[in-house]
Amino acid sequence: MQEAPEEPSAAIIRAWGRLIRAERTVVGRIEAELKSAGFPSLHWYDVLLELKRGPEGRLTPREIEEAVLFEQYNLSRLLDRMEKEGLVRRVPYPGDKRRQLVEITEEGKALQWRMWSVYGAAINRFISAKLTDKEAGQLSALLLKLIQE
Amino acid sequence: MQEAPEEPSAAIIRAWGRLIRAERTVVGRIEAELKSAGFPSLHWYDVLLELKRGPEGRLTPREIEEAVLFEQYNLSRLLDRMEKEGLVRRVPYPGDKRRQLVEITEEGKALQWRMWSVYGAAINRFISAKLTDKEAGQLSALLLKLIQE
DNA sequence: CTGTTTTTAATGCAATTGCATCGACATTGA
DNA sequence: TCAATGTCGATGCAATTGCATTAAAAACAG
Repeated sequence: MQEAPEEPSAAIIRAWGRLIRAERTVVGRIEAELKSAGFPSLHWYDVLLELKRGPEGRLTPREIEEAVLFEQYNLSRLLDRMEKEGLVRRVPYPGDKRRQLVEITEEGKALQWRMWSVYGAAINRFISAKLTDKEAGQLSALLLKLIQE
Repeated sequence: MQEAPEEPSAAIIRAWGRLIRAERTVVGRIEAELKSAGFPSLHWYDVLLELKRGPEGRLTPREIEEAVLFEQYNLSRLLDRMEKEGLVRRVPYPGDKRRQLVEITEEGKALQWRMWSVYGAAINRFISAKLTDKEAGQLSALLLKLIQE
């Protein structure tokens, strides 16, 4: 008979289950709000926001991947779709022909802004309403430990 | 110019960003372990575990959906695949021909068990190593607030 | 009852994601 | 300097997911 793994504690297992469930619940609710307002998904928003924050509204695909944890091939195709919609533009990367810079367009910035009005409100409804700022700080600190290393 | 939404606080936004990132990070790591051990994805595991816990290893699809927060059509097809692999079996629901019962097979139970040896170890590596039980308890309590209502 | 509404699960088809690999270029090391 | 190795982004194809709808049966309302 096979040896059981060193069992994670009940507290750890419960926290893990809740992490999954909380993420699915909140993402689901927020995505539903965005969709019903006629907006694209959170993934699009994430990319737009990262770009907007980047220097001159530009980042390389690798930088975007790293920021939002998308797979390389998924991002490549997401950028195709976003480019087709005129939200971003791919421009050459000076001094390295393998790379490229993805640049947010004015239209992209405008969309990010309009989405934020819905997204921010959804965050209020589904998160701010449930946690105080103090609790949010505690949550951040705990989650940071999971992300690190 | 459009009115900004009642801005979520910086603390709330940070917590939300970390929730997404922590979930993606940990799920990504655990999925990678499962895959490299030749196992199917966490979704399969989730279904197997819920069924194993259910009365006589049986639940209706609706009950599974509710437990794991899958979409109805996704679960329907996931069950197709699992049934084809002999992990579950669909049986009639007594007294209601619309419904059905999904029953875990011995093979399904065995797979759940074998997966747990890898999954539990991964939880140890990626969660237990980062959080004490006390911290896990705090995290659970905070996440619960997000799930509720 | 009987027609209407609701619940449950499945499915055709489009969109997205995952996997493996490729082609182009850059970097490294002998 | 040039062959080997590594990095970056794209892409063909398979698998999965999302969307809209359907069929079947149950629950409900008059």
